[in-house]
Amino acid sequence: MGPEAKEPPPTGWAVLGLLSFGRELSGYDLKKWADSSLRFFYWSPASSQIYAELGRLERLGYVTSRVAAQDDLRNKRLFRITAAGTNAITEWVQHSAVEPPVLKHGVALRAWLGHLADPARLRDVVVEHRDNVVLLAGEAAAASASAEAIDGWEFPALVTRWSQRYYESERDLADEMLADLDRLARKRRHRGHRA
Amino acid sequence: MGPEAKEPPPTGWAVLGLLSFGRELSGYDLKKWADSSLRFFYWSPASSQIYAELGRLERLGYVTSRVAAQDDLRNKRLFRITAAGTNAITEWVQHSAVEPPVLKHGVALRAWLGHLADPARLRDVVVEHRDNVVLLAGEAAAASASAEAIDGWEFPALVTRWSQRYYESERDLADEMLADLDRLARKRRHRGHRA
DNA sequence: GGGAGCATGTAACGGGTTACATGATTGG
DNA sequence: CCAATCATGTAACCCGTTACATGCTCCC
Repeated sequence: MGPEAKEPPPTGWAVLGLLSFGRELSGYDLKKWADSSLRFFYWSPASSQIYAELGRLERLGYVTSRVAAQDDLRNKRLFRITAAGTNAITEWVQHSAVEPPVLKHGVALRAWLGHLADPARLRDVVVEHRDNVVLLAGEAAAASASAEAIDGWEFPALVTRWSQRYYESERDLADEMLADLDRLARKRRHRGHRA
Repeated sequence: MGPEAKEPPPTGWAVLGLLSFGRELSGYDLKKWADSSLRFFYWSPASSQIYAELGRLERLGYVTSRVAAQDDLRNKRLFRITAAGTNAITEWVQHSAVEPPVLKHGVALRAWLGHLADPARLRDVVVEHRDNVVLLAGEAAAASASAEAIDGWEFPALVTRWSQRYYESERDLADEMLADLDRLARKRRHRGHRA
């Protein structure tokens, strides 16, 4: 009723997007699902924020909720997207301005400041990063395998495939950075830098 | 004097990092430099925040400032890193926990929700993204060319090279996504989805 | 004269996080 | 019995953004 009719922030759309597959889900379910899919390409919001976004979406009329009693007496609140919600997110997907991807790459930042670091230590940082992205590539591969098995999930499967490739190329980029770093260290040693 | 001795946030380190090359710079200079280098791999903070971080860094004793009168009577405040600041950021580069890179990829999110979109429109979104990253790759290439020309800037040059490769592989990933999208659209058309 | 760039901030807001509170159920 | 998981939130905090204020100079 108040003037609280404003567009959700990106995270709100992401949450509504999870519901746009038609299933009735709890905040807890949404958090888990975000952790296992969104996080590859769009980070996973804290659960407290998922609940906050659900509240906002409900005020906007984009979702409805009902409290469901389970077998075990525990209660959960289940959310379902409304027709208005489907319209809104369809509009968003197709016509909202596409923000440029946000990248905050702490490893690149550290390498940029490589003049401050011991070469071996800097190398370790990059190697650690490489290990991480290899792990992520594997997880994305597993996620796309399970998505491919489900009918109607072609797009999630497509994007997890994309994610897998993304992390594989992050791995290759890390390898090239390591090679560059080594080259640079050799050159500096010969020239007698940092005596 | 109060208990306001806390570690800066990532952006603070980034700003201090810009100063770690030893030059004496104004907030305005820092903003411009961030726009032309940091933004490729670590986004560029708003100028208001740069000033805020400079204030914090000064309170921490990591930078000092002096007001410099210029030829034209205009004043500017110039900042210089201190020995304590150099120590602190060196420590940060080498020993702080490396946060996983943050990726918020709006295009991937929209593709993930492809079931909501008109295939042609979704394709346009990806193509627009592809154009953007091609542009960025070019800008990164230019930036690394100028960094390579400066002695002592080997690490920035290395990272802008990395950035260039990064955006080139984003381009390739976009192409593969387009191919996947087309394949999917063909399959759906044959099967008569979305009547 | 006027707009663009230089230069430095302040104020208000909001998005998002961490930490915490609560309580029930399941399984070792 | 105790830890883990399920499940839902509140409170405090802070990072970062946008919008705005101010004023100067350079150049068309």
